[in-house]
Amino acid sequence: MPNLDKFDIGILEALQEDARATNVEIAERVNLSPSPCLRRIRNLEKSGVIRGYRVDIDRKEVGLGLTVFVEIKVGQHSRENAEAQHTALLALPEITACFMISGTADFLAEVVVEDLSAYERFLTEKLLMLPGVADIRSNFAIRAVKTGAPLKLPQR
Amino acid sequence: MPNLDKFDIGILEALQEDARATNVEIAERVNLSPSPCLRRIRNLEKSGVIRGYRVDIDRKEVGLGLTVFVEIKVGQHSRENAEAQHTALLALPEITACFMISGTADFLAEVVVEDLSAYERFLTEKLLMLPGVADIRSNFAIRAVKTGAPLKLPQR
DNA sequence: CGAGATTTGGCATAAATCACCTGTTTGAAA
DNA sequence: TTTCAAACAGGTGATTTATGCCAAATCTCG
Repeated sequence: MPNLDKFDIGILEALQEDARATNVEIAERVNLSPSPCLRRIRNLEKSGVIRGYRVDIDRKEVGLGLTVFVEIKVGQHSRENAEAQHTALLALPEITACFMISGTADFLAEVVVEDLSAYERFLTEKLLMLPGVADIRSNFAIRAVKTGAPLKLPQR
Repeated sequence: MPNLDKFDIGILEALQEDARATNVEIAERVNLSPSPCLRRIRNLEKSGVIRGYRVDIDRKEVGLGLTVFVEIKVGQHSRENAEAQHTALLALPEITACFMISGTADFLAEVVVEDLSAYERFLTEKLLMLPGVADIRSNFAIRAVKTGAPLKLPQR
C-alpha cells in the first residue's frame, strides 16, 4: 500500500542480496547519499514493508538433513474454528513455513528436521496429536533446487 | 560437518531473529566479548554454514499478493538429464523456492506473483514453455500461517 | 508562478567494526 | 601427570559506520 518509488525498490533489492550491507554501500548502489537512504530504510521497517532480517543457514551444515512438505487435511468441524489450527501449527518449531491452500489438502507445511527418525517423532508425537488433523501426506525433498530466492519485485 | 559448539548455535539463533544485530549485541547475548564473537561469525560465513543474509519483505506490501505451490511433473526422458531441468527452474525469478520431491510430482515450486493474471502469464509464457514439463498442478495459498520461521537448531 | 511541505545532502558525534597483540585454555603425546 | 603446541578468549586503538540536526534543493498544489 505505501507508495514505493525506485529508490525504495532499489534498497529492497540490495537488502535481498545482502541484508548486512552497510547503509553506505546501499546508498551508493541506489545513488543516494547515506542520510536519506538510512531514513528510507527506517521508514520501510516502521511501515511493515520490511518485516525483519534473517540469516540464511545451510541446513545440512547444522545437521538438519531432511526437509518434508506435509499436506495436512483437517476434519470438517475443525475447519470451522480455523484459528485454533493456525495457532497449533504456528507453535511447532519444526514447521518453518505453513500455508492454508486450495486443492486437495487444507494446509501445506514445510518441516525441517535432522533425519527420518526425527521426522517420525515429529509426526507421531506432535503433528498427529493435534486435534482435528484428519489426514496427512508427506512429500520428501530429495534435493533443493533453490531456497529463499529473492522476490521479483514489481518495478515502479 | 564443522563442529558447532554452544557459542556458534547461540550466534546462529541470534542472527535468525535479527540478522542486522550488531556484533556487540550478539556478543552480549551469547556471553562472549566482541572479538571472538566476530571471529566466529566470519568463520561461519567462510565455512558455508552461513550462506548469506536476507531481508524479510512483506509480500503483500510490495504488491505480490499471490503465492502458488506448483507440483511439476516432467516427462520420462527429461528425468534423465535432470540438470537441465534444474537450471531452467533456477532461472525463473518468480520461483522463490523449488525442491525435487518424492511422491506424485517431481518438483514442488513456490511461485510468488502479483495476481492471478500475472500467474497466468507465468504459466503460459514461461513454465509451460519449458521442454520436458509434462504436467502441472497449482495449489493456491489462501493464507500464510507462517513463512521463513527460524530453524529449530539441534543443540550441542 | 509562488507558497508550503517534503526530501535531500553535508556535518558532527557517538558507536561499531576489525586487525593486531597478549594471556589463557585445551588437547595430545610422552 | 607433565610438557608443549595449537587454538581461543579478551583488550586496544585506528578506521569506518550510524544517526540526529540543519540548511538547501525539490516537489506539489492551488
